[in-house]
Amino acid sequence: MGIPLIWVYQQAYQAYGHRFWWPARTPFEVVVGAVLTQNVLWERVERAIALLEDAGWLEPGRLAHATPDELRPHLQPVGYYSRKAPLLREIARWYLDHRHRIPQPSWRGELLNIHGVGPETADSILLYAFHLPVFVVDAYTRRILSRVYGVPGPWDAPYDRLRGWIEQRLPRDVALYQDFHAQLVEVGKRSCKRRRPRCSQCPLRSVCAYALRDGKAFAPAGEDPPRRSRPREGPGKAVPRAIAR
DNA sequence: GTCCTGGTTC
DNA sequence: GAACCTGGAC
Repeated sequence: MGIPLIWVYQQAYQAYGHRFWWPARTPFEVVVGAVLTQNVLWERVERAIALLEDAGWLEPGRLAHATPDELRPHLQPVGYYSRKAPLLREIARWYLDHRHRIPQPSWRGELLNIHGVGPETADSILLYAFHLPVFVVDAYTRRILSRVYGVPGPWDAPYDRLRGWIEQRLPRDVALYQDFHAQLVEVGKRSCKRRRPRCSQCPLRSVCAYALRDGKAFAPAGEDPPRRSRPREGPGKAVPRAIAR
């Protein structure tokens, strides 16, 4: 069903080149960034990381003993202070316990047991800090794949089901997983926006059901697919029209 | 000004 | 389905 997933990657790769993600200098910075970026755009994460670094909190040994009040001012750019401050301290402790060990798939369960770490955060850490082969699924992934492949698919399915769908269709390759996720982020930020996607400039336009719908090769520049109030997650999503007024 | 965004928990 | 938060888009 649909085009091979690897083609989607190749289309983006041809446009953007290798992304060399995750944007962090150390594995611990990956861990911190994975927490900070929960529900937050990366630009704000960068500001918070800079604040944390200037104050010396990017040392896992120090962060492991930070109090929420000490972290609060540095977390201002990313918000969610009440959740992320205690979480940073706890995940720093977990990192101290693991940083010199050989990464194990069982670490996923350990991370998920930390309050405030969900599947995306756990997988980001495993893939980018520890180079374990888990595909990171985020909002960009769901949105882009739902548009590229059209209606039927696990796009709204629970996290692990979509992750499995993706991993089944790709060679089990850490570098590919890393760069593919990075490409999806790039496509999501530049073109496949939630509102008003810019299909005419999207590297996936030639393989995307959403950009290709209505039989057009793709909309000419400046004429992206028409939409009503907001684009659904795919062309023909059978939403129960129910008591539409 | 108000709306909208994005992971996780309850 | 709402709460947690911010700052950019409208």
